[in-house]
Amino acid sequence: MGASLRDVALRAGVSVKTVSNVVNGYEHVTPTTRSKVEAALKELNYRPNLSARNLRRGKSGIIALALPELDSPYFAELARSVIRAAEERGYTVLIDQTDGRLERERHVLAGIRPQLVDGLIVSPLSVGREELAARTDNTPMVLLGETVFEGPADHVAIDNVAAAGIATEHLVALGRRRIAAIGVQPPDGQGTARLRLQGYLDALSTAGLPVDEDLIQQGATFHRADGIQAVKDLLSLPEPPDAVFCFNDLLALGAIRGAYEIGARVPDDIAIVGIDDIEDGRFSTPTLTTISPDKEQIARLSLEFLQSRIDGDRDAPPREVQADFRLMERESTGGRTAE
Amino acid sequence: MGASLRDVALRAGVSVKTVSNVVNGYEHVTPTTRSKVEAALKELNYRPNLSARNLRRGKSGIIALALPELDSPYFAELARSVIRAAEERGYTVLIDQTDGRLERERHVLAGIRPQLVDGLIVSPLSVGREELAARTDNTPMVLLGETVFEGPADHVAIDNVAAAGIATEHLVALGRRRIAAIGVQPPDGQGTARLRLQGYLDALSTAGLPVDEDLIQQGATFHRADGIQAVKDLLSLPEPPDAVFCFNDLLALGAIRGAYEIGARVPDDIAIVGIDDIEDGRFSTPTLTTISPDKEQIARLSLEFLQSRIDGDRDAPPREVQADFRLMERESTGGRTAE
DNA sequence: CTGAAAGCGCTTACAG
DNA sequence: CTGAAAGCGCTTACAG
Repeated sequence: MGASLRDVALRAGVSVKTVSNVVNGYEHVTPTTRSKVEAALKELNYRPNLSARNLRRGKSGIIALALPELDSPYFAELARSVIRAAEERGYTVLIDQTDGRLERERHVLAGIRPQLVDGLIVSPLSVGREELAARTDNTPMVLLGETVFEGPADHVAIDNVAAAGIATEHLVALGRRRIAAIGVQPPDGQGTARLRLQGYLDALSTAGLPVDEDLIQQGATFHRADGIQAVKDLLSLPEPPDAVFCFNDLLALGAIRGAYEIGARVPDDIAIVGIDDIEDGRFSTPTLTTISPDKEQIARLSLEFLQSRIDGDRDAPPREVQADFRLMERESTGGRTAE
Repeated sequence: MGASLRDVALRAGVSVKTVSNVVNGYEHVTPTTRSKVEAALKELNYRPNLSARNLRRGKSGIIALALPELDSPYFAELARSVIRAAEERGYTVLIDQTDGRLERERHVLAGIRPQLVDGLIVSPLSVGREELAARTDNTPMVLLGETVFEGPADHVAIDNVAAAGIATEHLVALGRRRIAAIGVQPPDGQGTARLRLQGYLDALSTAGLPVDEDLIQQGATFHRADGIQAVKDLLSLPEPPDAVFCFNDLLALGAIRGAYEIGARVPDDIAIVGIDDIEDGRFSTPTLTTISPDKEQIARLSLEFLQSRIDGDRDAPPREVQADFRLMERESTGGRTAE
């Protein structure tokens, strides 16, 4: 076992309180005492016991980040930013991978590790508004993503309807007229898909383009393989699309691959745009036009909100904030090669 | 504040010990007592205080995973596996991103969060063998990667010399004769790069091929942008290579992109192989031939080792284990399209 | 089967 | 400036 404050105190011939003062950088300690203590600290290789400190202080300096999967590039990049932002405030981050599964998300909300984490950042996929509101654990929480709005907690997300609208408008502006959507889900599916579909439909309507049901068939997930399949289906239609708006970058990268496999040229035969701005899309062939959400801002705001709740502001009404995003024009819609 | 065991005991009219027994699923509690306690637990919405429990038990159920960066696909995929493997054993995982920077790695080794984590899995890049050996914190640790061998701790990695050899041999077997390497670093650089270079040189030697210094110029990092630049430099040589072994998949994906940008065909003009088997390479155009390390096995072994140390086996000599890997033939060396 | 009590290692009023 | 002591919430021998 390691040495405790008490061991150090005994060794240095002072009280535990004095050692604690030195360890915690308390100002008013005489140089003599301080150096005695420091010597003892070093000799015994003292390490504070954080569980004891946390118990006493009533907080841990740990926050949990619950997201569907760490190996999906968008979430990996977001996690990076969250961890960095947390670090700047002295927090460390525990990761929970939910796979977007209801039971796992419930588990997170029910409070795994009660009183061990000071706060929780959750990106839910399956769990609904009601359940979120009914949660009994009262660890401060920030919600990410599009499942729940005006919810029972602070919420940070981009305006997905607007983002999808801008992506679609970009295709319209290029002169494309048969614009498909990949990533549509059943009406009871993910909120993200619903909002992005909305933005797509709005943009078509604004442009005076008809909605062709053949061009908005439903898909299963947001992964590459589905993008491949979907684009192949679309391109084998009697009247194939000349552009496709993919609800995320993985689908779009799959679509690029699918088009290649059946010999369609991107963007000549079909222009492709995604959402997320994951790194892969900056190096794919062709490079991917996409909507880039400001992930660092999302991370920063999440931590700011969490911190304010942790610091006591628990009863303020939930905040609803939209993060910035912008269109990145690249080769998949005719933009030029990255420099 | 939440209710404590004491509050619950008072409410249920029993002792703290009895409540603790119920909470911890202790067998021998009379049904009457149990239900009284359970009612009180529910009424007060009791949550155990994990800091207190950890303090008392002397362990936390938390392990830390320290790696260079979470948004590099290989590490993201590895992190996913580690988190899953940890979960199966009841551990949760804290992430430290070191960026491969010496000071950050030192900080990790010095024991951030002493006695809060039961164990540490570290993938070092900068820190050397001596420092690792001289560490004073005695939290059980497992080393990943190629920086340190026969080290002061259990170590899990693939046989990089062999892996690089097989990748290179594959190119030789295709009939390529001018095989370049991308990812080479200065002699004092990363261990990974050194070992992969070794495997490459061994394979050339076995095949009776000469080593051409022009084909093994040094690069800076293991990221896509460097792959682009390197392949362009190589292809503008008076005698360009007909194949290139990249020390990781990001470099290889960059190389694919770079070849495309200057109009070289892959694999016709230049065959490309990487190491890591990140998901992008299964969907890139062309898809990427690579060496696939068994990440789940690496994660599983890491946890197994860590667990045995945590469980008390601290003085056993450090274990050195090699994880499996295999060659995945894909389009970038002429393999067929993914089904 | 259940209770009273000690103690994990720390921080923090309270004295002096 | 420093000490003695209480207490954070839990688990665990020790009794009975």
